Amino acid sequence: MPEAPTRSRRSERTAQTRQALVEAALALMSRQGYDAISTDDIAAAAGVSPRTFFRYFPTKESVLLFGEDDFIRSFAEHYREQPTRLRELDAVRATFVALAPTITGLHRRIRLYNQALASSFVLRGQEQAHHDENVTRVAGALAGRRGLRKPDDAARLLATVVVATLQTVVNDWAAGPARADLGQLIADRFALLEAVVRGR
Amino acid sequence: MPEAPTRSRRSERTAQTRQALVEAALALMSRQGYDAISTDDIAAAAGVSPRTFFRYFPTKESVLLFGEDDFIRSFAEHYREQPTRLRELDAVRATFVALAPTITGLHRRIRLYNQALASSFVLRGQEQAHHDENVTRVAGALAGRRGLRKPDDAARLLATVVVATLQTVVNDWAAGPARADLGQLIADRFALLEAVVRGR
DNA sequence: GCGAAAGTGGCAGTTGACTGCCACTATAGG
DNA sequence: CCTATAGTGGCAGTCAACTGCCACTTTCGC
Repeated sequence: MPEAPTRSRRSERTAQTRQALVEAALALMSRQGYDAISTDDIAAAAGVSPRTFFRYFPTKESVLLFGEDDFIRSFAEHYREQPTRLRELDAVRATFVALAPTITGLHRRIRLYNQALASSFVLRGQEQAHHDENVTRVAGALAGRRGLRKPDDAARLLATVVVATLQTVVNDWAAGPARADLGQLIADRFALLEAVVRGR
Repeated sequence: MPEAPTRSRRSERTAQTRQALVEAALALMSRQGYDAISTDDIAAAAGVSPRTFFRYFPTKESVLLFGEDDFIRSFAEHYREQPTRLRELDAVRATFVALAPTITGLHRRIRLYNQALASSFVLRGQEQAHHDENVTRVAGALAGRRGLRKPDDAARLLATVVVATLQTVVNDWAAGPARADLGQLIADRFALLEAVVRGR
């Protein structure tokens, strides 16, 4: 496993333990639901003491958030590079498609996470907060490209719409086979978005 | 107050108590946040014993959900009545505008609720679940009008987009002055939606 | 090697949501 | 009036997230 070469035997072990906790949580919760699994259960499944769980994660939720992909975090920089001749929507689509490869490896993880998600309001809430953050980030990037300091209504609305659209694609993709081409799916769905808003 | 004429002195009192609990919860939580307020606090503020709280509401969250508007619940029937010559998006917009008056009276409540919402993942999650439900309902109605049994990708996507758009309007409206014309705001934002997706 | 520090287990304790139970009061309805 | 019952307070108790503390073991740097 050519992972990040954590030198010392110590930090290697802690990384292992952390990973074990994450995996255990994901496995248990995706099957039985977030609320049905206690932190003690997770610790037991990972082979550590209950107390140790909280040495790695400050809260129960945080174990599922560990290593969260930041697909959107790098949106702004990629978006800026899009040729100015493109319409906003096309530039966004191109950016999303370009970013797609960064999460194709997370198929299993996203799938399990989504399964766990269905079972708990806490998780859904956490996810929703994340979603909001993404909308804000995208809105900022959109505004920037148009030379605005702060996003206006148009930027915020478009951001809301494209992030929601992206979300539908990623969810569908995660629910389906891992080999599906996420970039293509995104492109298709954005075409559908235009068609459906245009109507007729 | 020409409210529902609860006859007996008993049920009148229970209704009062329930209302007091809801109001207390809303007031306290919108200021200090959901997590900072315990059910005991709410009970105290409402002038009842802690035990009594759970006689009215099964969980802490449920006190904020009481009397949830079902703006969207009646979407399907109103949507069906829209003339078939309208494009889907126009029909949806018209339906939303027609439904707007049903929530104009809830301005204060929605505002407080939204304030409380920001403070808690549980609440956000609850809200997100509600949102999902709305999307599903709208998607079903959209599909129905096109003669489909089950919503297809197009119906689901449009539903996602219009509900998200509606959400932005309602939130902006709730954050602003109560006298603003919600119907007009909805119509405007849907126009903006088209413009922003069309681009250029 | 050896002492400092990291990582761990275990345990007792806090907090807040939520429940069961019982006794008390007030109203409903004959 | 008078009794069945709805609504209430209070109390004890469960459950799970989360914390502080201390003792123990392992690794790291020298």
